[in-house]
Amino acid sequence: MELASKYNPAEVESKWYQYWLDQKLFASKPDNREPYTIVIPPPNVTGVLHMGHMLNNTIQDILIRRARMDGKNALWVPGTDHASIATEAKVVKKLAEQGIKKHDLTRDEFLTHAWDWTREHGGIILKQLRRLGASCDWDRTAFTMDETRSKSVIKVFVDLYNKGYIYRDLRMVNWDPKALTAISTEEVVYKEEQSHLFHLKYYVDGLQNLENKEELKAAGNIINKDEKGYYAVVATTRPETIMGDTAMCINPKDVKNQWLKGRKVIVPLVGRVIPVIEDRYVDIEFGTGCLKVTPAHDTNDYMLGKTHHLETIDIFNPDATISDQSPLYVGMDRMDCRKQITKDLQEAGLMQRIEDYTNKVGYSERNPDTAIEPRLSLQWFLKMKHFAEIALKPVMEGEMKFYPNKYVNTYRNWLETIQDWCISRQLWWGHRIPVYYLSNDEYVVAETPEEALALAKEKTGNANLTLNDLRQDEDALDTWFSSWLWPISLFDGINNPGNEEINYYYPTSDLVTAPDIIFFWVARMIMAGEEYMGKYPFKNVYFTGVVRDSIGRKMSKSLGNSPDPIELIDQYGADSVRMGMLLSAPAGNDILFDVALCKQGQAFCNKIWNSYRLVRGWDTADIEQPESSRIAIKWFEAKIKAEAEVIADLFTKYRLSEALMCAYKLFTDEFSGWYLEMIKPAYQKPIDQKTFDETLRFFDMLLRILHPFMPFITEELWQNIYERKEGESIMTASNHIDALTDSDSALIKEIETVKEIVAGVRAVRNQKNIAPKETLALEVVGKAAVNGYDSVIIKMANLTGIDSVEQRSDNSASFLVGTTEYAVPLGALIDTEAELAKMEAELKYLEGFLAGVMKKLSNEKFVAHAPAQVVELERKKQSDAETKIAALKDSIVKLKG
RNA sequence: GGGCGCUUAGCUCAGCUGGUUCAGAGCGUCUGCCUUACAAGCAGAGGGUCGGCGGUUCGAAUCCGUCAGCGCCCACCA
Repeated sequence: MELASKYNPAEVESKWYQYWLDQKLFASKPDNREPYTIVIPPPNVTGVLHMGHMLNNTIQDILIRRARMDGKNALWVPGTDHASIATEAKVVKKLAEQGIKKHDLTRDEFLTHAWDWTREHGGIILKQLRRLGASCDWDRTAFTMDETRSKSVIKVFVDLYNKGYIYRDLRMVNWDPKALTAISTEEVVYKEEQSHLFHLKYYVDGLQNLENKEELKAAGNIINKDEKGYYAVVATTRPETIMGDTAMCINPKDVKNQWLKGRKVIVPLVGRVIPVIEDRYVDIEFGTGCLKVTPAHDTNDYMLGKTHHLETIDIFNPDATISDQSPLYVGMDRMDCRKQITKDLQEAGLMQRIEDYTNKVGYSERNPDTAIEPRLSLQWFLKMKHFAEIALKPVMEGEMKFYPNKYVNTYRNWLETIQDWCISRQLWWGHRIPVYYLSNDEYVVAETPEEALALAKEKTGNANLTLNDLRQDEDALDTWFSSWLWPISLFDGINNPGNEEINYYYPTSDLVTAPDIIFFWVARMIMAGEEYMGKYPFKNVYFTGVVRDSIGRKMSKSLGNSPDPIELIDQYGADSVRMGMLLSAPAGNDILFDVALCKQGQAFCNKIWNSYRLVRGWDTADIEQPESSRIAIKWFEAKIKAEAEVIADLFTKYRLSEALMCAYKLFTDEFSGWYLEMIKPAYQKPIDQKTFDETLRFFDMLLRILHPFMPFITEELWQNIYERKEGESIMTASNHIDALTDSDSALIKEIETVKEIVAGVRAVRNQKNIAPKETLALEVVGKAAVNGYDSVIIKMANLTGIDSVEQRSDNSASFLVGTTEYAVPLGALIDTEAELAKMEAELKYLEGFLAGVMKKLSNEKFVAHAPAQVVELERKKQSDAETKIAALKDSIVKLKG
């Protein structure tokens, strides 16, 4: 193969991805090997790849490829989520553009549109993942609403109902007035807002003259009166809800409002007369201590309403326009109504004042522009107490590990304060709730209509019932009620418990996900896992950070700071983008993504490519192996073992970013910078066969280390190194590397000293402006810092030779390696002044250093308390420093002549 | 209001249960090189009183306290 002078990713990537698919290298079936399983966090079926997915899936692919090369039976299962509310919203929007309203359609008609939409837009994201190199077993691609998954969901619902964990209740829920559905507490996102606190006048009904007025005032009551009469002031952020007021509430211990006890007040504008009730819930310090109570539109007010048996007036329609229950503003949107009522109250003299106020308003997670409205409605709930208990244990006892560990706290905290899960949604796109009503209050729960009918007959004793007598619940289930089964349902473990696949692949190995779905998804999967498998669903959970731009802002469409991953791949190549993602991604921290890192990735690809071109360009000949090459090979073999161990260790800690950096340095610095230069034959000279073969072998090893991070370029070159058989791939090559031995470590250490000597000579060249091709001599004064590597030093530093001397030559530039002085004779080139200055600076530093060491050693407490080896070390520092100082002084004297 | 986390070089971060000349890495910066694999490169250099203060200790970037700044999560003060 002719190698181009630059790496061309586009061609290489499509070629090898197709090859991997053709050879079915991503496929996995249960066998005797140890399994390694990842289930993908299913992206929304109609979603498009963004940088968050990119990061997440890059990490998963690295882990899965690494495991595969470790000899495990690696399986990465892909799939998508039906994303009930999000997808339904998209379909509704699309229909609206065509002039079709959702509620003009039947449920079946709507679902036909939704399925069409899903087929048309669905799975784009999975295609995009292929560009990234994702090694998913695509034949297993699943969908949270496909047959197997749907059956699982329904089965679980029925089971949990029968176990008594699912119930139906009329409750205050979080209502999304745009999607027209209830959502769970977890789906509410609170945002701080600049708003107003409106102080409204509630006149006291029928009070003309207040008896004992002076007495009441003396007792601390704050009594408001104007020409229209006596009034109380209520502070509210939501004046538009006054039409729903059915009481005013004060704290019984509130001195300043005692005068209101037992009286009635008039709701401003509305004119309704409502009682003043007393409850300790009211905060005396807030506002005036008077709270308006609107049981239909506030969670706390609802509780007050229940306790005090208040009337509940629901003034909102489901879409948050004013309902005909309200005497005023019927049909108006709640936000418009707030503006209008503010104006009207002011004009009527019923607004005492308006204060600027910052409060938190809940928004729907899926419709971020829509403030949620507390709304009383009949919904299905899952009791969480039992699930919280079973899910806490495996995490707290460390059976499952979180990376980073800090999320354990977050997790525990949520479980300890958990509320029941509202699982019904007033949506059509989703799993329809398998509840069949005979009447409004009478129902049966079953997996199929036929079973429901049988149950109904049994329940009523009426054998003549038909399917027409049953009416299935209109609601669908929360999306997460299907995703929480994902690690089980993917292997059909709900419908078909104990099957071969579930037994083999469950529990899965690692879950890689963003921390924002720890409650929605991670915690609930653990609950389902414990409930249905008796075991947690994954051994480790790796939480990625949030992807931000290079100056720390969240990536968003409106800021336009979110690059399109596919465009990045087109521009830089998948391997480069993967590297760019990973270099910026230490586990758990937010990722400040910068395209500059993709450029670094690109440069690295080029480095690998050109290193290979260099080696491939050499001709071999039957010549003797140089001593320096023999040493280089021994050294690099040791080095690669050492770094492979470090990388393996980093993988076990999920420090992938550091593992990549380690591999990067191994290739760039050690292999390209040192090893290849050590063995490089002279220009247009051949290389000996043995060195050549070993070098190819090293290349093979390096590519295997790099492959999980950079799958494409490594496959391309790996295929080129040797003749490979059809079907062979670096993907399935073993990444085994022998363990490091003591003699390896010793050798590595010695070569580090060699490098120091070479660097010393290079520094002299730099200072004196001597070209690399000009040969120099080197003197070692006394005992050498390292023995046996002269051939390497001579080659790397381009020396004529190394002389052992008692005294260095006049006019030489010197440097220290350890305690040994090295000198480069320079003749006329020497600048005595500069040389002296350098040495004196060094001397000054050493003397300071020695003083510090001596101070320690003369401290009796240190010598008495510190461990022997620490003291010993200080003694060595002392003697080394003394040796160096003596040598330096000698040289200085000599130089001064 | 509670909880958690962070603060180390210009930027992004590593420094595990205190002790290897421990103050590091990558990128950026500066200097010199178009050296025949790669200028997307090579060689070299500079750069930080480890957020402030106090304590424990023979010894603190590391442990404790406190203050300041930043971030995240949870919580019904209208």
